[in-house]
Amino acid sequence: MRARVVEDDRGRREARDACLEPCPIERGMRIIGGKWTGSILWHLKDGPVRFNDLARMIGGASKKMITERLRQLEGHGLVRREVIDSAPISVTYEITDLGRTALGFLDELRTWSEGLPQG
Amino acid sequence: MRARVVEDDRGRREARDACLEPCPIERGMRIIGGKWTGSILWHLKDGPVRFNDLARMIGGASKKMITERLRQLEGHGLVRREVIDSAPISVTYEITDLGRTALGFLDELRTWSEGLPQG
DNA sequence: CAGAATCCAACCGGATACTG
DNA sequence: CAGTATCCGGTTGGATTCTG
Repeated sequence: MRARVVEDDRGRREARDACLEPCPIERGMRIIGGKWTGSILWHLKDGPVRFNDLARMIGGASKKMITERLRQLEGHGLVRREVIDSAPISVTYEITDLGRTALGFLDELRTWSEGLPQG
Repeated sequence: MRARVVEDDRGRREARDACLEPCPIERGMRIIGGKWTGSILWHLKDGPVRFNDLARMIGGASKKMITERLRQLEGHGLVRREVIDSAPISVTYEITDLGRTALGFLDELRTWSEGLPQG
């Protein structure tokens, strides 16, 4: 199993493979519609955020989930990971220019959702 | 189990319960981000469609899924179900005015997805 | 601090067969 | 035609523990 996956890409490869849907709406949803994915991207819009800060902002999601979703977003080039080798270590996540192109949609979704009958 | 659910609402009640996320983005995603949900809504934009026609349009989704998602959309008031009691029976699904309010960002998502590096 | 590793119950969703 | 019913393997995601 996992034949010929030489480099450990920490989920980046699978991130791509998961989005082979022919329908563009489905493809898009599989990229930014995952649990917590939209929220994560949204919370990065004002600048880089450290891992634990992000986890706190997304209250309700486990670190495991945050990590998985971040790897996936990285795999799609929507988020950049940066390691500052201080002590203690610091890792920040920053939205890329490509990632920013999704914020319009997310904002519309947010507005729509807030305007729904049941709040 | 299922205490006090007297009327059989065919999944409509659960549809609502599933969307109690405090974050509006997550809530929105749980409503239209389900597998096939966006596609279904999208294919209803030009008028009522019969069940089997819809199933054909969404090639790849099973009838079971189409049904489940339609019930969910109905529960959120985004789709209306209409039975024409002919022989053989005919059932059409039509997008509601509320449902139409989602077409804007679904179109944005479509455009966004199509413009991505990997197509 | 920023994860990785492991466990496991719950849910998801496809395949198939059946029905009014 | 428009579903429902059942089975069931695979995935999801929370909880917990461990690590450089």
